[in-house]
Amino acid sequence: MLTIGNLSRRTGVKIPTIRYYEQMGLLAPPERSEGNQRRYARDECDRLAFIKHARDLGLKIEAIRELIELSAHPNQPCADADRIAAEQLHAVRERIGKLRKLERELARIATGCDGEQIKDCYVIRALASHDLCEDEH
Amino acid sequence: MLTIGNLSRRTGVKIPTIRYYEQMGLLAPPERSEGNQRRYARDECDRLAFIKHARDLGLKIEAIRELIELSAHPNQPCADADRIAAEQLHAVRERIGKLRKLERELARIATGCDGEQIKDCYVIRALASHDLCEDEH
DNA sequence: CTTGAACCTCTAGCAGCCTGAGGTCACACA
DNA sequence: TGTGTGACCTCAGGCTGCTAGAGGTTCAAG
Repeated sequence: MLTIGNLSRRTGVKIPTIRYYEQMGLLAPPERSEGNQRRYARDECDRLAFIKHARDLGLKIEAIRELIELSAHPNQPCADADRIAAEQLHAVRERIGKLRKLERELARIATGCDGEQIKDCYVIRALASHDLCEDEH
Repeated sequence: MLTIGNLSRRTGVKIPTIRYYEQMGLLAPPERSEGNQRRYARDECDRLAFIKHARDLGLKIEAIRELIELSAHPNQPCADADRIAAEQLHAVRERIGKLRKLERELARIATGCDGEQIKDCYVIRALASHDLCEDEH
C-alpha cells in the first residue's frame, strides 16, 4: 500500500495531477485509510505509469481513457488500440510539419536583423508585414 | 474607420479574439460610436495583423506585448527584439526535437503490433512499460 | 418606422493541470 | 501521553488563448 506521495515519487506524477486523473476517471478511486487518506495498490502504480507514458507521448486524456477501457477486455480485437496509436502518430507528424515551417521563417527573421535601432529592426518589420514572408500562412 | 466586423474580415482574426486582445492590452481601446460600438483606425488594423502574424508563429501574448512596447520606441536598440525572436526560434527547435523522438517511438508502437487481441497488443504493452522504449524519456 | 444583421457586456467553458486556504491525519520523539 | 511537523484532505480559483451563449442595444437599409 502506497500513500499518494509515495506513488507520486515512484511515477514522477505530481500529487494534484494524480487526484486530477482520478477525477477524470483514468484512475479508479483507491482505498482509503481510516483517516480518509488514499492508499494505492501496486497495479494502480502500473496504471499510472501507463497514463504518464501515454501523456508524455502526447495522447489526450480521452484517448487514454479509451485505451484503458480496451485493455480491460483482453480478448477483444486490438484494431482500435492500433488505430489510436496511428492517429496519434499522424497528429505528431502534422505538428512537426507545421513547426518546421515556423522554424524556417523564424530563423530568417531572427538572423536577418542587422539594424541597430528598433525602427530598422528586421524582426519588427517582418512581423508587421507578410510581404517579407517566404510562404503563405 | 472600421467596425469590429470589418476589421475581423480584413485580418482574419475573429471578433471575440479582437476583444480579447484589447482586454489583454495588445490593442489600445479604440474610439467608440455614439452607440458605444468600436471604431478602428487603419493603424489598429496593421497592429492587429502584426499580432496575428506573431501568434501564427507561436509567440506568446506576453512576448508580443514586449515587441509592441519595443516598437513604440523606434530609437532604442533592437537587441531585445532580436532576443525575443531568437528565443522563440530556440523554443520551436526544442519542440521539434521532442516531437521527433515521439514520432520515432509512436511509429514503432503503431506499426509494431501484429497481435489480434488486446492481450497481445503491442500498443498496449508498449504503453504499459518503458522496457520497450528505445530511449529514455 | 421597421426589420434584421451586427454589435455590446458579461458569464461560463475548454484542456490539463497548478496553487493556496483552511483544516485533518500519521507518526516519530520526548 | 503529549506535541510537533510534515503529509494529507477538499474545495475554490487561476493559468493560456481563446470560444460560445445569453440577453440586450445599435446601425443602416428599405
